[in-house]
Amino acid sequence: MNKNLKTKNLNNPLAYFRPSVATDGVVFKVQNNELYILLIKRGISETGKTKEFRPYMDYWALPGGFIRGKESAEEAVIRELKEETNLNLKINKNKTSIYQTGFYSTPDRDTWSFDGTKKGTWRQTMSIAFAIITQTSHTPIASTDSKEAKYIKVSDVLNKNIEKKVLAFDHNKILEDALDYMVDQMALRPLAFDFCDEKFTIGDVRAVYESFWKLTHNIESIELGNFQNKILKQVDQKGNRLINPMPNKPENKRAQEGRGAPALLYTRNKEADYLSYIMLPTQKRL
Amino acid sequence: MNKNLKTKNLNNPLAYFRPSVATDGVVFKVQNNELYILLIKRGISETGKTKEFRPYMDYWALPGGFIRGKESAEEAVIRELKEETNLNLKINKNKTSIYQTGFYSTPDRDTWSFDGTKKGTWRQTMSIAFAIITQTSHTPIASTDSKEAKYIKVSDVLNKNIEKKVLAFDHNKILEDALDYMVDQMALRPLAFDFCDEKFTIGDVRAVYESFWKLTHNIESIELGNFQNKILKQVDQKGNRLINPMPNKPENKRAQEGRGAPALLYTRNKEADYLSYIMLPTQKRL
DNA sequence: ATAATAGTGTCTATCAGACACTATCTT
DNA sequence: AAGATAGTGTCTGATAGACACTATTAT
Repeated sequence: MNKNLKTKNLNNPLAYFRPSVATDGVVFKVQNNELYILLIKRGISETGKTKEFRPYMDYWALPGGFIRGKESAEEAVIRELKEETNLNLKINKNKTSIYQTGFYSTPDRDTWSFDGTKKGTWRQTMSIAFAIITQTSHTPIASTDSKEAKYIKVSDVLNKNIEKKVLAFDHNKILEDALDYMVDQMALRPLAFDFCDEKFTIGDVRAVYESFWKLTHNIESIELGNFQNKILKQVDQKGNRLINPMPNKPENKRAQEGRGAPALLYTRNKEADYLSYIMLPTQKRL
Repeated sequence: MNKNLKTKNLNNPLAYFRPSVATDGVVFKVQNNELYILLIKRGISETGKTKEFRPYMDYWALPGGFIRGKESAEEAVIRELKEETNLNLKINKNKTSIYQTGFYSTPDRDTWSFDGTKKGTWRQTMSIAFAIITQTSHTPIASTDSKEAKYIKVSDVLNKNIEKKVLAFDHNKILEDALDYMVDQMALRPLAFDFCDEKFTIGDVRAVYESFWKLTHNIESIELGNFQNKILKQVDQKGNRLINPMPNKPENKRAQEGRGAPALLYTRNKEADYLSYIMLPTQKRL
């Protein structure tokens, strides 16, 4: 056993290796059939001293920050998202769609750990990443130490069609892992509905699946008829429908900004925690 | 932003909150159609001083330990498993089946954090849990600070049919989360084969699914014929079979310890990273 | 009317579950 | 021979994908 971990030393905080543990929020949103991610542009710190070492200046990065004492990782990332981007997430876990997607701890992942230009003690930063689903069209407000905060198309990030091409640190990898997690979970559980408002159309749900599958599989679009049939067939453990149509009245319909028939609004049966029919990208028939 | 996180303080390790970060290994093994988990019984520390505060004495616990400096969480858990239970896992990531299943960080989860009887500074311990699949029948050897290390039936753990009834700390929750993770992943990816040796029978694979589904769904057994048909149909991206039969010769068959016909051995196509046919528990027909 | 999307229904290939039947080996 | 498991095949109901067709609304 590690000599440094003897019980008698446990009260000496310097006798043990203690990393800095940060949270990273992969905040997703679907708008106009496109998947967006909330990013901040890294700028100078709040002190304004430009001589300070601050890696990845002007790079886009995932919002997040260090966990404080007597705080959980979930609480930390929610707090940081409020501070950095003005995103208000309910702390109530039942309402907030927040999922752990990866823990990153290789010693070389944080520039601070190995950058030779700075003086001082060596540091190792680990990160726990969360995928977070937002429904409301929240307008991000950048904090003092980030120049900008906004939703950017995930396709632009993956195609390196952003300033500096790549994200800061290992955030590209974190994003990819979060995407994989979401696609897996959306196949098995009613996660896609978390992207939608209280009242939603089947087209809203279809847009969610389509925006993910366009990125991770070679899907151009989902056939409307089959998708509707499948979603309407979904039931929960007790055999109750997963989504329920509102009364077929004009006020319960929503028109698209373009044209076409307005779609009927549905509400969700929130008791269901799995899908009775798996949702995977369409397999073309031979 | 948190005042304590000002850049100018970054070189002072005490100016920031730094938790202890531990790893927990949820090491699974399937034997005789039963799922087992590797546990250690908590005993006195290596110093032998019984007056030291050591919570959950005589409780069964997940093996694992603190991450050291310049070490990743994956490296740490593999090292600790070697130290605590004599389990040899290849560091080579491509060969070792190791999957992150949860990060646990609520401030009250570690008894050390709030136990009033001990003096000294307050501490917060976070844990990153890994599900680890073992194939070889390894004989655990307990280290000095654990009284015992052995594989225990998961069903016994879930049914509180173990000494002290529950596991130490929040390890019951960690086990449950790891089980859920495994069932999800085994539905979508060829994870079950990692439990098997290089050469295996279809019955071996069936035993893996059966041992999990018995615990998480109300499955008594999997119908043999349908399972074989489905596994044999599986193909990879290029259309190559997922498993390949060895030449039908007596030396390529393996008899069960009981009786019945010896089963043909198969080898696995290791290129496949997903299943062409989803593996979910059988739905009884109405 | 036209265009565009919503929504329903039908046809068919494929898949899943039930189960019969044969093969092979142990006792 | 009896018993047990391996392995294959067949039948049938359910599901998935292709697609036709109607409905509804904006322009």
